[in-house]
Amino acid sequence: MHDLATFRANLDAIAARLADRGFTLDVEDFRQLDARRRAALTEAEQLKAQRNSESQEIGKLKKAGQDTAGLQAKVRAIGDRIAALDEQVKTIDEEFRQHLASIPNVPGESVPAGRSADDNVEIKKWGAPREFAFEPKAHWDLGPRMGILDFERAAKVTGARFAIYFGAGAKLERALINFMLDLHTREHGYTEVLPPFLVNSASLFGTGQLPKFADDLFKCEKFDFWLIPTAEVPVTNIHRDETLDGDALPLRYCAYTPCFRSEAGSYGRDVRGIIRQHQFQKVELVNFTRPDQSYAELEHLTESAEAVLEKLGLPYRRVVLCTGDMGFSSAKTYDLEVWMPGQNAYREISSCSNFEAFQARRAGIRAKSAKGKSEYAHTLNGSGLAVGRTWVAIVENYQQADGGVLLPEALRPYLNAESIGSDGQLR
RNA sequence: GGAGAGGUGGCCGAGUGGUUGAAGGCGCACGCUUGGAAAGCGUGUUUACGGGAAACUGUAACGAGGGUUCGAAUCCCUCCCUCUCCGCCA
Repeated sequence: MHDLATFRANLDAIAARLADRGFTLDVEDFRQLDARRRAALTEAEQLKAQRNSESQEIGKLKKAGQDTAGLQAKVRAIGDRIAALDEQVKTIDEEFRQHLASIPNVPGESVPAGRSADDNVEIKKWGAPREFAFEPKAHWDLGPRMGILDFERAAKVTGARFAIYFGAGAKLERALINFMLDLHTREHGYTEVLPPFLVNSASLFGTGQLPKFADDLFKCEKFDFWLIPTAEVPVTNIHRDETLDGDALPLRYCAYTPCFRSEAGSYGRDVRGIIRQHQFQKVELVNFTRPDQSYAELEHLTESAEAVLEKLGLPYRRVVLCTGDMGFSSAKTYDLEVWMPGQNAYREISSCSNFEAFQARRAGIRAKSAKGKSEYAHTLNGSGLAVGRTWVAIVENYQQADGGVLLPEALRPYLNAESIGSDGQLR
């Protein structure tokens, strides 16, 4: 959600920048709606001021024992006009609010202009893809063959785009979760949070998933509860409608949660393996900052996610998303892409975004320093990392000629083993 | 799920239809006082939106939404949340 005053003052500049991300803002329409809103509001407020003073007058006259019938009738008529005007203001306001809420965030200054993912800019590359002495396999072959991953039974139990992990497969997922949480809490200044996995509509509005993206979510039938598509939703909303102590910022939270996405509109994409599932596990990083801190914090956040890949010895690259490829609420986004030998490609494993005040305005998250005014906080989040895709990266990057998987040093203490054999056993 | 109690400003806590945006207290800020401090005294201390260069000013907000009324924190309805007891349960 945009700030109305800023929006009004910089309408043309904002419209130009939004055009960079493929969004057309009807400037004239906006101006007209704004003028209508102001006119109705002003008139209603003037009438209310009159009603207030005359009602008070009635009180005084009654105390003095005088007749007030005439005045009461007059004020009643004013009340009727106010009711009509209020209705008008409400309608315009709602139209205006919906209009504003459907406009995506304005890209930050350092974001390159572009139309699609092809225009994203690689800004860093770490590690070199391993040279295999044999033809590397994809995880959807390796996993089932080792007996640690099962798609067919998952389809029976639930349906397509679900998986069941067995034995060392399940343990590997759990080890990764613990490894990531430990790393972020011990070395990157994060506080671990275990939030609800179901949230209400207000929370989804706060982070920007509603009203536009309801189709991407799973909804409970009899309750205003939705399955979270990411821990970003419950964790960011922890501080909804709060004023944070500006001097105590940044606030850094990390959370492990399962994530549930309908993946509407992605039919036919990534149908093999566990790259794109209706349920996946993720460790999420969520930060709250003052406006002056958020871009430095985006670097820290992204580096925290990168540290996971580096400690696991997984080659990756960092790209900055161009204006046309960014998410609705984001002002700037870095994607981390890990090398997947089985697919011979870099695949997204983390997305780190600075939302500036876009979410904070929707969610009412403010910051106030001892010597400062109350202002909207900036919020950021990023995957640190998507656990399922990290699982895939390890299995594919560390696969051995015999069909087993060597474990990265950093993970061995968590599994108390050095490898997973081709028979699926930890050794 | 059943029964009951309750939700007021940064905090505690008054207030059951009229000059109450809200007494009183605490906290905080500034000033006076003091050799310095404490005490004391004084002043100030919410947010959003509109108008104004500013001083200032209008409207709204006492869990949320709706209703009654000339007028609602106060009366009525619906919902949400918290607490206590009972039931059930990982």
